[in-house]
Amino acid sequence: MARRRIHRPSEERDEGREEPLHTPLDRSRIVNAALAVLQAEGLERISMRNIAEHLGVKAAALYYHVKDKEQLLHLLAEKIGSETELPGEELPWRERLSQWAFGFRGTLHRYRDAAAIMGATIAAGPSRLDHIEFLFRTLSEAGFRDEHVPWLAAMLKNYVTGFADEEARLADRARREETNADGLADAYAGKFRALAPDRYPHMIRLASRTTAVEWEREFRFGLDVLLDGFEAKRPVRSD
Amino acid sequence: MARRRIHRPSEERDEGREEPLHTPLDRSRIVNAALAVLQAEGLERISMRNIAEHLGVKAAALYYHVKDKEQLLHLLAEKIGSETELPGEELPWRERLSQWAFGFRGTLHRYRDAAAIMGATIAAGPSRLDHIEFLFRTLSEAGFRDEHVPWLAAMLKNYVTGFADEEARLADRARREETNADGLADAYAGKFRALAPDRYPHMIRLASRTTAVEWEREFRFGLDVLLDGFEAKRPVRSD
DNA sequence: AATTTAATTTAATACCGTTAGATTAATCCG
DNA sequence: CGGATTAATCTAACGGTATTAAATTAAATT
Repeated sequence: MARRRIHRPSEERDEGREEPLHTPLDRSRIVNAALAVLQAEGLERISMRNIAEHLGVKAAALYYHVKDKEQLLHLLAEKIGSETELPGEELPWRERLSQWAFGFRGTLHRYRDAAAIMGATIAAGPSRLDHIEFLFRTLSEAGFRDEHVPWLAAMLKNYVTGFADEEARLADRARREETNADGLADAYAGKFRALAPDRYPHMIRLASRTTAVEWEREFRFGLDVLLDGFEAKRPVRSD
Repeated sequence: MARRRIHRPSEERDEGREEPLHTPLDRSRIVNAALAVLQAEGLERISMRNIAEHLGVKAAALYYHVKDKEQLLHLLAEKIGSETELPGEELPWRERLSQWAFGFRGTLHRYRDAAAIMGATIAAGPSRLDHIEFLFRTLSEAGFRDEHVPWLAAMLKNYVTGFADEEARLADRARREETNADGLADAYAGKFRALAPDRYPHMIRLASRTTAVEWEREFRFGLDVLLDGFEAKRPVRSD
């Protein structure tokens, strides 16, 4: 039996070896390569050509295993989404949502431009649907009215992705400034440097606050605000 | 002193006319053309070539007036952002934020893919900075702690853009299905059609709810949730 | 009228996603 | 073993993108 259908460029035809130096392509290898490109070079560097090159193959070869780039991005989003595990059922609703939010944010934080990818694709794969189902179930069991549940779920999801997006933005900017010579300590302050003081007094006063951000703390704060708002809409009180 | 520097392709040289059929390019004309393309064809059709064509000019001509596409998008975002007028100072904070949110959402709703454009550009122009300053001022005067103000403002802005983005998504899908033959009444339900009932019971049960959405009402609801959450963090109580 | 300056074009570079058709290699069948 | 079939990849191309340098045209200035 052994391996089948190993296509190798003729120049590097082996001399009786057995090791699959060029294992044939398949979806998971392609998605993994895409993920590697994402981590190393960022979303804008994800191209069929670039991914193929990382696999030692020409771009057209990818189309045998994948419909098009959009599908590949969906597979990528699905893979990333699958890395957040859902909290257990035993906790109170607020704790469950909070844990989910932290978990999801952690996942988005772990992968470069993950928030942008999630935003660019709709949830269709099983793992992302599992997340939605989890949110719906948790909110329903917490006593929220059916008509409110989808919107509350969307708000929570949007909060997390919005937050992660801002984190990613700052990380990107930091990367760019690190590359571009001068080691400007914080990237945020630059925005406010040349601001008309009479027109933007509050921005200038508060700008210093956004220096050296403790993201973890700020994320918890915003999450708290949001869940406080949820609580105010919960009809039944028992728990 | 009449018009100056009107460059016209030699073929259509006029015979003594005075009307500036081909007024020379400038930034505002380019931005207007970009806005027109956006409205008629959507964000993905915004390209230097396409915009230039709408102006009866070749793509390279744009670079005389605009640094690159990114700057053009920023100008576009700035122009769109300038169409939301800020609420008056006399109202209570919650009403002010609410009015701002409705106004901003209205603007994003008026222009195709506006939320995506706002998301793809950072706020640097005066009108968008005015918005931030407004939010900061309103929250500060409402008594929120300085360290919380920027995050609350970001949450509110993210809520509005996130909501508008979902609206745009649905509008896009509707446009696509309208084009693609069958008049499937709602676009949302299709997602849930072939869903495993034992794995996604809540999604299926709640899916019917997201049919025929009354966006205005849902927007108000979510805004209410959010502002309730804000209120819970407000230290001083004295309106 | 000659020169300078402004505005645009042409032409090229270097990418991108995608497809059709040729090609290579492995398997299957007799 | 040999021929046919099938799987997997490649070559080459098409049409699209942003961007730049150099040539060109037309207007303004001297």
